[in-house]
Amino acid sequence: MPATIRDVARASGVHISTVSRTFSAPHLVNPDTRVRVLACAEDLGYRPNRAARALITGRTHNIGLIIADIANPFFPPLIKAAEGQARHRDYHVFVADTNEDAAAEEELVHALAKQVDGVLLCSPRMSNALIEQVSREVPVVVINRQVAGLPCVVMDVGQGARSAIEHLLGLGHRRIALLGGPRGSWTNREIRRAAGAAARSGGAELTVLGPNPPTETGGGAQAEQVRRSGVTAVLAYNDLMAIGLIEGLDQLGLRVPQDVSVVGIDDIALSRLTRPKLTTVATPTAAAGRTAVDMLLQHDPEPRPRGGGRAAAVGDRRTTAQVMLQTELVIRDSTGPVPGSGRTRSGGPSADPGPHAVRNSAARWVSPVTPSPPNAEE
Amino acid sequence: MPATIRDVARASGVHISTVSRTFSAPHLVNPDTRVRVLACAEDLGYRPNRAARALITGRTHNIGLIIADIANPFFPPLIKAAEGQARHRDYHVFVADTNEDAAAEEELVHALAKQVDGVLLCSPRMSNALIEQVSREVPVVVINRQVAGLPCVVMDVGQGARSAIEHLLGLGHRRIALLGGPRGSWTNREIRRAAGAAARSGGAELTVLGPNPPTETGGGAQAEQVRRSGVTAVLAYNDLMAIGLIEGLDQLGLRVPQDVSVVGIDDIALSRLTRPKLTTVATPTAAAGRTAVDMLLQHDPEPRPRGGGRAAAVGDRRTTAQVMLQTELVIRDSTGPVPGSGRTRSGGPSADPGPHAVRNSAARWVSPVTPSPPNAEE
DNA sequence: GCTCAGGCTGCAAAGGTTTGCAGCGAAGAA
DNA sequence: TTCTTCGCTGCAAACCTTTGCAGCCTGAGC
Repeated sequence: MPATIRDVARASGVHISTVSRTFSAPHLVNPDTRVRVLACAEDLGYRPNRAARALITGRTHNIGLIIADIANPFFPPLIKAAEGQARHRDYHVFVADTNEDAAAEEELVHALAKQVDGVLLCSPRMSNALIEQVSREVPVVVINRQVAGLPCVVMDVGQGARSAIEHLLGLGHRRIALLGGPRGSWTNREIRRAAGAAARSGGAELTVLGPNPPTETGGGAQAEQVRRSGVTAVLAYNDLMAIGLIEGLDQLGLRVPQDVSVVGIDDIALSRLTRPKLTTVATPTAAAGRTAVDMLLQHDPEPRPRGGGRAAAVGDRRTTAQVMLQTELVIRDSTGPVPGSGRTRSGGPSADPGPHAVRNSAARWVSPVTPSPPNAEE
Repeated sequence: MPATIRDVARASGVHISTVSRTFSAPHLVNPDTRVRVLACAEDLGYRPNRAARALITGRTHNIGLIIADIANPFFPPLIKAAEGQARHRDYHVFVADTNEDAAAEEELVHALAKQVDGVLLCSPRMSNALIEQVSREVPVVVINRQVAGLPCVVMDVGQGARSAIEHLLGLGHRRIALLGGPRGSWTNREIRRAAGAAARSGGAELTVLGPNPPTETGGGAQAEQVRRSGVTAVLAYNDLMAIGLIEGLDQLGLRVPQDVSVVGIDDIALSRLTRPKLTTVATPTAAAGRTAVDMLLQHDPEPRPRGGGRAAAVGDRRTTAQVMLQTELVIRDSTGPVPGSGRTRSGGPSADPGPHAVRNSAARWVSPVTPSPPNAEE
């Protein structure tokens, strides 16, 4: 039995519009009236109905965040960062998980559409065409995928993969496998392209294994294949797969990094806790979350025009910037010299940062980003 | 510029009420009209505005799920299960993370209140009084805490802790530490009480270390304390802390389980991936998520009465059942015989399931639950 | 004494939908 | 033929809030 604005008006003997103003434009109401109204509101436990307010203002002060798999530890830091940034701008974030299901994704966008001012689409599984379509229903910022004409924030996994391969080349590896991610992933394609090029130019052979589900299980399932292929090093689509692979190799009696070197991508918290600690490409997930929120709210205080003409919704601008964030190789204990080379690590695990292990705390903005094949699907 | 019901009505030459019925009560409209309206709607890309609908029906078909820390791997399975169950009942779940902050929690409940039909409060940090207060604003089901008068679902961590201690006693340990969780946690109190009782009745000494933040870092930070205390076994508040502790002990040169045995609680996915694999108390998180949704939606199709009297909202019933779900000890490799006892494990790691490692796939419902100190805060 | 300005408040429309009620026409029953 | 019945559709109120506009009153200036 929540109190409405009418109840407060009745209780304090003023018109509902005065009550409304007491909350949304306090300077317009007489101080005496104001305190009286406030007291009554407090008394009745009145809270403005955000849905009703949204109906007329056209602004909900909510952001939707649609995630492929909330159980993947890659996402929480991104979610937290987005929430923090949103809170800072007086917005709330509603997270929804799609279970890697494109249909669920579309469904959720529609469910959220009228209850949020914009949606962050994170590693979407939908087709680009569909993304473009839903983006006409509600402002969208895409994360981890480039879609022509839409604001996007992606990580420079290409550079990351290149660094990883060069690191392996430097350790003497010449037969390397790439443990592929899910089919149709934009990130996956970027990694593949960059790793292939780097391997080629280093005179190495790159075997692609996949596509695979981006999980521990998906990685572990390829252990046998890795052994059979005779490679001495593996670059995995993400840390989860790398960890699963290490586990699987262990069960086959192969030691990491003595027999096989393994590199992951993402640098999830877990990668520091496994034995051996994982060499990986750190992606700035938190920065991505913050950036995406900023892009969505770019033109924030943009009150809806009354009367003729529709609302100019959040994100409804023509500057569809695309942002690429830098990645960085983090060398830990899962990579070592190629077996039989007689080399040893210089100075023990984690001592050699390598030429590409540069730490860049500041995100680099590139806008517009050089679009790799336009509309490449993730 | 999303199409409204009015646009569709105009396009198809009928009244808006007919359009409305086409979607919400198709059997009431002439098939011919129906297809025409549907065609126009499809054409214009019309989607009913859920906010506006909610305004009048009083039902949003959304559920809010408020989580203390989305980065804690304990929660994702719960979230997924809740989402699955909700989807099954034609509801959507909006997840919100509070960063373990009670104020953020309250804020979020209010933000969600009018946009959802009910809220799942998961491991809340608010005071019980506050929970009771917000529960007057929106139907609430509490998870991982017992609050008198409110529907709750909790795990039987007491039984779990007892099993864990008895397992350690059986291995000969007599000096055991309890690595406490966050201050004011209901779960923490239950564990402490049960572990204390079990240790006492087994003639063992239980040292309580804490409270601590429920993270790897929180666990690792107590490694030195554990060593100094001279205990031979540790029961941790959760797996994350157990894993952090093992890491910390390792850095101090103490081996698990040779020098110290460690038991966690939760059985997160990660506990199977660490070396050594973690002995832990499995909690039925997925079942908890499902159950909580079911409790919230218990009286689901409960249309709002028009005219006099307010809506009888979801969950607005007097049967505030409280549910307790069984836990189960899972013995892996982080526990072993007390050092110097000369005993060895019977049959190697993980071979002895122990008397309490019973697998119970079906959740046991206890209702009402025997209330431990009424209103004990989590 | 009159005008004017300005501060505060009330009025009413609007936003998109649902739904009880009434009305209409056609088919069936008497 | 007349009266019901029934299927379908339209009307208008209601949900809760915001906001442009107009009106009231007080006080100041002339």
